[in-house]
Order: sequence, then C-alpha cells, then structure tokens
Amino acid sequence: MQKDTSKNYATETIAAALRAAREAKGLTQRALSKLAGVPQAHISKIESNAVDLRLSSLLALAHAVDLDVSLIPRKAVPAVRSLARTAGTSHVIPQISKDLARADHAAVRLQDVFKSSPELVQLLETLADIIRQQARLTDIRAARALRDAVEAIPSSADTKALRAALKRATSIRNALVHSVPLTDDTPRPAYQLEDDDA
Amino acid sequence: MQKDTSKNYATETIAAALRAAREAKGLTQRALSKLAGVPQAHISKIESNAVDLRLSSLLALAHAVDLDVSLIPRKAVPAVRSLARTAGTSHVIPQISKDLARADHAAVRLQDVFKSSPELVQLLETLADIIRQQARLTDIRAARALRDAVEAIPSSADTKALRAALKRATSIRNALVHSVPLTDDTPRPAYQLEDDDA
DNA sequence: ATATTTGATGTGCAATTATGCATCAATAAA
DNA sequence: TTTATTGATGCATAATTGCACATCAAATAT
Repeated sequence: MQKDTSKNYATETIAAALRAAREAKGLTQRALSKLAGVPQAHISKIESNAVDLRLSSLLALAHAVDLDVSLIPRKAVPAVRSLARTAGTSHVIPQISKDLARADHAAVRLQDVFKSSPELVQLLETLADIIRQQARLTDIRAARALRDAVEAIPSSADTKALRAALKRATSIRNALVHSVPLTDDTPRPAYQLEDDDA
Repeated sequence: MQKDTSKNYATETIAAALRAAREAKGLTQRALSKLAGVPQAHISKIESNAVDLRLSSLLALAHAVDLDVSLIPRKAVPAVRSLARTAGTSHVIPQISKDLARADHAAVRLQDVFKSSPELVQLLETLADIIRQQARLTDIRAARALRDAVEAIPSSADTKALRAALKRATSIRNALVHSVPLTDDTPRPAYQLEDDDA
C-alpha cells in the first residue's frame, strides 16, 4: 500500500490540534523542538500528518504546549469539546510574541558584552518568565517598550541602560504573575525561546 | 537503556483506561482483537504498558471500545475528567455478559445443523444486537433464560425450539432498543463475540 | 477430573518511527 | 538588497513497533 496520504480522520484532527496549540503559544517548530525534545524535522512530519507517531512523541509534544491526552466516552465528546473551547487555548497576540522574541534575542546577544553580570542573568530569567506567560500579556505597547528598552542597550556595557530594561521587564512580569496564582506546575525552568548560541 | 518498566505516568493512565474500557464492555482481549484488528498478544503488551504504541493502534483500540482520543487544555483536565465519569463507561454485569456469550456460542455451533436457516440467521443477528447493547440489559434472569433457550435447542434440527429461542431473543432486543432511541452510530454490523469457527 | 478460555510471553521478521544532519524555497527582517 | 528565520524534505542509520505463531499457567467451564 502506498503512503496513504489522508490517513484516518482522527489523526488529522490530532495533528491539526497540535499545530494549532503550538501556534497559539507563538512557538516555532524549532522552539517547540527544544521544549519537547523532538527534532524539528519530525515535528514537521507529525503536524503534516505524514507519520504514524508513537504515543511517547504525542505526549511529549502535547505536554510541551500544555495539552493533555485523554480517552473519553464517545457520547461525551461534544460536551468535552465545548468545555475545552471554553477553558480554551489562551490566544497569543502575534505582535507581542515577536517583540518578546526580539527582546530575548537581543538579551542573549548581550552576553558577549556583559558576560554573566547579575543584572543580565536576571534579565534573561525575567524574560523567560514573561515569554512563558505571554498568553496573559495583552498590552502591546508594554511589550514593544520592553523590546525597545532591551535593544537600546549599547554594546558598550552600559549598566544603566541594562538596569532600566531590567526594571521594565520585572514590572511586567510582576503584573503577570500577580493577576493569577500561577497554579500549574512549572516543570521547565528558564529557557531561551530562540537559538542557544551558548 | 533497559526496558524502562515504569514508562511515563500518562502512558500508564492510558493503558489502564483502555483495559478498563474493554473490561467494562465485557470483552476479552481476543474479542477486542477482532473488533480492532489488533493481535491479542499486542493488546496484552499495550495494556501492560510494555510498549510505546503508535497512534494508529491507540485509535483502533479506543474506537473499538467507544472511546475517543482528544487533546484538551491541561487546566480543563479536572472538569473533563468528571464529565467523562458522568457520561461514563456504562457498566456491564459479568453474569449477563457470560450468558450472552454462551448463547451466542451455542447459536454459532448450531450452524452445522440448521445451515443457513432463516430463523437461525435471524437469531444470530438478534444476539449480535443484544450483545452490542448489553450495557442496557440489567435483567439477569432474562439473559439466563435466553441462554437456556438457545442451549436447549437439540442438535437434531428442531425448528420449534429454534423459533422459541428466537422469539425470546427478539423480545429482549426490542425492549432494549425501545428504551433508548439508539442514537449513536452503529458502525459495526453483526459480529461473533467468540471464535469464528466458520 | 478434563477440557476450554484467558491473559501473558517469547521468537523471528518486516515495516516504520525517530534521530542527526543537510538543504531548500518562501517569507520576514536588517 | 542581503541576511535570517521558518517550515518542509531527503538520507542514512539505529531502534522499536507490529504481526504471525506458538506456548503456557491460571482460572473457568463441562
């Protein structure tokens, strides 16, 4: 039998759900790859419904985007679907996502200049927190201001500019974590959204 | 790395759910094997959480026991869980399940005697219907009486006894299908619960 | 007591995933 | 325009599933 392009209907649904969840979180396949420990090439195939993936892969990807795999009675499917939509995948504003990514990127590159300065380390951690919570961040101007502040730091070890950016980042993060008890387990510590030019 | 007995927690849960669903429907691994098209040996390994099964296998098994695989937001998990329990896996009474299996078994063996007599064909179909709906059947004595009626049919082509059993079976089935509109799709037609000594 | 059923295991063997790596076209950013 | 990023593909290789069969011990049924 040939590759059987269309596979099963259910597999399409699952593949689509994974992709939707990833995009809703503003993650690229490469970023997700690092979170889930699954090669980018493989994620591409999975989202394209081109492979009959193993449960371990499915769980790794689902878990990385805060989804859970569950078996439910068929007659309960409609109810569960609507319920899932309600508590639904919090949507991410693309512009905010990009600004945060750029801020993070800029901060990572500053490591060459500031080495492991306490302020820079703290800034990186704070940015990671914010990125992880970005679904709660709705203030586009705040995100843009943060990006500007980080990118404005000159490559000449200007500690004052660094402190200013850090202050801005901290204030945003505090606003985010205070709005909600931050209930769910936060398994993964700080991480880089982009490459790890470490 | 060695076989890694304990695998992931989530995989245990899924394996357990599959086994629970199968048993709740009163199916043996071999019976499920025929429904789902998955070898009994493999089902055993899957339920024992001894393999990292593929999505296709998971879907085949889940579908065969009227379960659906769905990805839901983690924060919605508790709600979905309780909802699933409510619309929960209708429970089957073991005694009834066995009596029905025996009745079916006896009927299948009668094929040698009655060949494809219209009455026998009808009896087989009716039994299949009842078995498929057995979750709704709560009258233990009725199931026992049906079993007795079928097993009482002599191997000497006694059409009268056959008709009597058929009548009893039909009455039970009618009671079942009338209690509920029989909403859900009935994908699988008649089938043999036991072996297919065809 | 004897025969049957059920779930668990084991052994090859074929088919497929999973991974690491490279690459590429299309798009977005500098 | 030039440079990066993103998602999709290809390839070689290792690892594992999936399947067909065959048992086997324990529980059930006759």
